[in-house]
Amino acid sequence: MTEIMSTISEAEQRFQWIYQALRSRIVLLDYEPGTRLSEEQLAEEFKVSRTPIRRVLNRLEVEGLLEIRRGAGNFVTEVSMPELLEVFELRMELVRLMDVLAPKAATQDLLKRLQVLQNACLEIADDPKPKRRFAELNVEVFLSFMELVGNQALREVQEQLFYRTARMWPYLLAEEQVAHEAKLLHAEISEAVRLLANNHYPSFGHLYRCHLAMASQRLAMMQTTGV
Amino acid sequence: MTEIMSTISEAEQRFQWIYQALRSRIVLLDYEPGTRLSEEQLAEEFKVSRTPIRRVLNRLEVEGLLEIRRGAGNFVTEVSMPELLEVFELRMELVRLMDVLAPKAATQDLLKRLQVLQNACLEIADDPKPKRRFAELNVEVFLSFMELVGNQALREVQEQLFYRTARMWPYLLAEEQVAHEAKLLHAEISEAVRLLANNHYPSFGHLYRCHLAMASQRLAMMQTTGV
DNA sequence: ATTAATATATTTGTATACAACTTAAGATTA
DNA sequence: TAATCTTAAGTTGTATACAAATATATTAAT
Repeated sequence: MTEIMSTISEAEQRFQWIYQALRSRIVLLDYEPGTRLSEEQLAEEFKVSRTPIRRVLNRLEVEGLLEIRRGAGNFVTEVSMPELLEVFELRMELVRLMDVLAPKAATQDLLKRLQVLQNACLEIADDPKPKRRFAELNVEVFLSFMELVGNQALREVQEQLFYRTARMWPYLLAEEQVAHEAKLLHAEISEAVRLLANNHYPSFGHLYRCHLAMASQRLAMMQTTGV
Repeated sequence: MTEIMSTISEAEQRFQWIYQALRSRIVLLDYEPGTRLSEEQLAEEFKVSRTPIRRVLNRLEVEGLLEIRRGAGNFVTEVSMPELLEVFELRMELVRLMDVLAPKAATQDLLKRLQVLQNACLEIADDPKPKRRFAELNVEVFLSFMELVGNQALREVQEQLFYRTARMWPYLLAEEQVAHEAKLLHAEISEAVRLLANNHYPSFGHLYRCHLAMASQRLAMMQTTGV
């Protein structure tokens, strides 16, 4: 018995693997809204039967990323602007709580990883798919920031809401805007790292809140201009 | 085709039926923490196969009410005091947002139903299981108040967190305290109805926040006194 | 040609047999 | 007696055949 006793069962690992793969594809718009996900095809791709696939699809439905229609198919949900704004509003308020509820200090490791992400922002333009790459980095930056949330419940809620709005970037962003957004993200990470290194937590919360607020404004603008 | 075209499929209805039944049993402590839920037994009780049962159990696991251990069984989770306090802290902050994010005015129908619940508080003592009855009313009161939340995302989050803490009442409350708690709940509903009837929303949010704060304090006390 | 009805094909939901894993009791050995 | 290994029973996870619902293509009637 020289094996390492993994606390996570093989079945759970397989679930997480498929789940995160599909969620990522939806969030990064590899599957565009309206796309039909065939259980049989997915089962073939992941070399499993329909049963574990269906478990994943059900979870994605609960999280609002998928609509399961019996006899018809499993469809990636559309990006609804009113819903997006609503969730954004809530997320902005929740960020405030990061300062209040059990904030954690940033580890050296986290700061390092943020700097890696920061540098990656400068290379977005060189990527074959800049928009997708930007969205990908946006996810990683978010998840890094979430490590600072000590209240586990708040963390789970924020993550769930994040994935519900994460599609807006690749969905609404025009290719020519990506470079500009990349610069903004770079600047934000830079500022965040500076504040976190000095344990200036309240300011960090404020910073992230501004980030969301600006995004929300742009969302609203795009709505009125009818994008 | 005289049938009413139901927007909810039969399968979805069956799911909701089983899901709500099991959740209720866990939350009202009909299933005490640690209880093993046999898929086969449940399948027999609800006259379905294991497949739809397993879908429900998976959902309950995501919501933190069930722990699924392969080869061993599905166990109702223990009530963890640190987790309870953490979730409570978050709920207290979220209540604040009710005033901010799209509050809805109370309908006459809602006020009537609250008054019915209010009166029901006076008859808790006559119930064969007062503690269980109190917990049941507590759920209904909460769900009524949630109708005032216009932001759908906030509502979903609050409901999910509520069910994660709802067990504390039947779990921690001693039988002799039920009468006292019933009185408090009665008074709170009374006050809430008064405020809502006058469209005094901010005060209502404050009221509910006090309710949670007191509950949280009592939780902390029970912890220190080692109940 | 258009429309409605019908039949066929496709897809998700359910039931069920079997595989993989866990637990606990019993046998075995020191 | 105590500890350890083995075995068997019981449970959840997976694969698969079939049922139910939906969408599509075909056909017939107007």
